[in-house]
Amino acid sequence: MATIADVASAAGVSISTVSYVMSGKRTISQETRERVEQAIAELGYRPHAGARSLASRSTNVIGLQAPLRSGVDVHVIMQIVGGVVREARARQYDVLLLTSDDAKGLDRAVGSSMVDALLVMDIESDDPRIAALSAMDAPVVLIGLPSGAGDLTCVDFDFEAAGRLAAERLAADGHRRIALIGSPPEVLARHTSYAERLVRGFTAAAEVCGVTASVHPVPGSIEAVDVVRQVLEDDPSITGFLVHNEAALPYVAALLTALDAAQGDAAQEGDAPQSRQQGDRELIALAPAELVQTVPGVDALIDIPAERIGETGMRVLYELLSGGDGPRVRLLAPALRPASDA
Amino acid sequence: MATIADVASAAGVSISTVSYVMSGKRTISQETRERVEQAIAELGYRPHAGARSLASRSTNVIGLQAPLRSGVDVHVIMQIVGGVVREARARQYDVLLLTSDDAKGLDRAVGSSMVDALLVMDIESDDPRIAALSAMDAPVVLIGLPSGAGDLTCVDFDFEAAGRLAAERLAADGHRRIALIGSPPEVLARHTSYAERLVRGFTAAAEVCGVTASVHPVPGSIEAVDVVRQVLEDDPSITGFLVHNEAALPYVAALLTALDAAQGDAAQEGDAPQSRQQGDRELIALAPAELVQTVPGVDALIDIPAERIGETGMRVLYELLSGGDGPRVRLLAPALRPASDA
DNA sequence: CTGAAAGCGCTAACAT
DNA sequence: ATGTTAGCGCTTTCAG
Repeated sequence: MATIADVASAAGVSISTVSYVMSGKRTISQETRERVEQAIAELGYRPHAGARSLASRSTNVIGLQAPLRSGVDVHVIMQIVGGVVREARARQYDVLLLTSDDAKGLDRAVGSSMVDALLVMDIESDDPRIAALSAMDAPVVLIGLPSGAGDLTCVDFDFEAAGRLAAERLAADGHRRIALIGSPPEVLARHTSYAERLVRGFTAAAEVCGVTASVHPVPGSIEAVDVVRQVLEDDPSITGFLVHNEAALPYVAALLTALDAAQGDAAQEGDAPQSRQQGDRELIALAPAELVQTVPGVDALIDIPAERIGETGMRVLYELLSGGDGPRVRLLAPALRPASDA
Repeated sequence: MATIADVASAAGVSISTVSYVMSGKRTISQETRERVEQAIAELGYRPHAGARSLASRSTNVIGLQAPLRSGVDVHVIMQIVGGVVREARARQYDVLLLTSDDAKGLDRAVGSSMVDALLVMDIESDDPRIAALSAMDAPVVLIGLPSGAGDLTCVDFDFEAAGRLAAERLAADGHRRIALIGSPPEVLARHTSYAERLVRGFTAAAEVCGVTASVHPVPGSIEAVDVVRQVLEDDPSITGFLVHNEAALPYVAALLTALDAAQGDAAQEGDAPQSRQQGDRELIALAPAELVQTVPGVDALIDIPAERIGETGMRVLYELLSGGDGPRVRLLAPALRPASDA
């Protein structure tokens, strides 16, 4: 591999000139710059990342703690990661993938100067990593919103507002009892921040609107059907649904559609089956829009802009790296729209 | 941050002794070792990764090119990545996430000495990256099996054998016309290696067994149902199915179950509905086993051991890094089993 | 068994 | 506008 010294002698300049041509940190004559750039191109010169980080005390790498746990919505994770990586590359950063679920791995990456900063996903409401992260000797952005984040910067979708939005809509549409069909039990059991915020928004808004809300974690599989069926058996007056579980969504949607059809048949044979009837069940999905569009039986959706969450997280982290501060919490606002929208 | 010099003076030894204590590359007296180790612990010393890579000419980081493309089975990708990361950590390696789909990003990572080696996923049969990868100045392992891999090392699940296995089983079970319900059109269109190998194995074995095979790419969504319905309309004598499409699997399974039920009702009312009838349709799923277990209506499955693929890829790459060579192609053998197995 | 010292390839003062 | 040079923190000869 060619070194900066090779480039310098090929271009007939000193190594600092080469360095400054690359960094743009001082003015270089047009002519010199061209000679240097040509030498760089001809030699296929690439600065040695380790040497650079040693001298400059920065790596241009960020550490991304991504969950490979069970129960999480895998599409959402992948899209967030995609957003992070794209945005990072656009800003000349690379991404080191960290997956240990405690703070040890993060600490190691920072401590050994492998990364300049951290982006941490899969945050729990009362996350045990927070103390360590606050003490970390590098900028940190959480993708999520724990209850006691201290002064850590947080970026996320506003799940609480999404829960409110859904409950208000369902109430406005005349449903008196509404249900949140949510993340798998294990996700709620570990107090995952987004799941809890969603519940909070949903139940709070329901109370304000004077309707009765219940919350039902379901596994991300066909078994979700049994759970929902049981829920409806226990209380058939539940007619408004918010589903936040990408894997269970198709099953739940199909079940509700089937039940509606059966009741429609029984109650009013001969009616056009596609027309919404007073008292029909209503289903709002909370999931990435592309995903929802392939699921029949969904009435409305609140998009989870997963890629934008990742992008925003990286953008905010970049601001921190650049010495800016900005707001401590940045939440992307939800919007509700008909599922038929393309 | 503490440096090696701090540790050395705290322990009253030279820096080279500290270095040798850490690397174990020369014998150290018990007493000295303990003093050094204590100093390291007390200072919380972490070697600077950049300095280390500069001096040692190796980074202990591998680059992982993972696809964030559409159409790929997202669970499989995640699990492979998980396997890679776990295995890498077990061997003291970190993972840099590379996502550009050309060889540029890989070249940059190697050229700037950010990584010691590359693990490349999402391989196409005639992959345009292969020339660049062969010329790469670092060990490379492909997760996939292109047609002309040159002398690149490849690791993958044996999709061709899996296709054969499924076709043979379906033929043995008496089906005369069998269908492969496969990856989405865009995946086949870009000649993804695993998809093509699966087709090859499936159709070749069908021919050998004297049965008629057809191949049908389907989108990973409810739309898969329309495609399969159309296929069955065109040729109702197709009774054996292999499904390789994690997102479409539940829909296809449900459709086939429904059709079987309908025909069962018509043909032989009163029979126990769960007993397999001569001429019934049969469905084999090719997907991660945990995924299949939540899908009703699948008769048998061939597990895609995604995590093991990732582990194996990393293990083989490690062998290369350690100077070993080993076989150029390592394929994990498929096994077929009843879907009811837990 | 241990130290001293020469780099590894770069950045950023400090010179002109 | 450019060159000189002192590190950055480590590994690894070379010397005892």
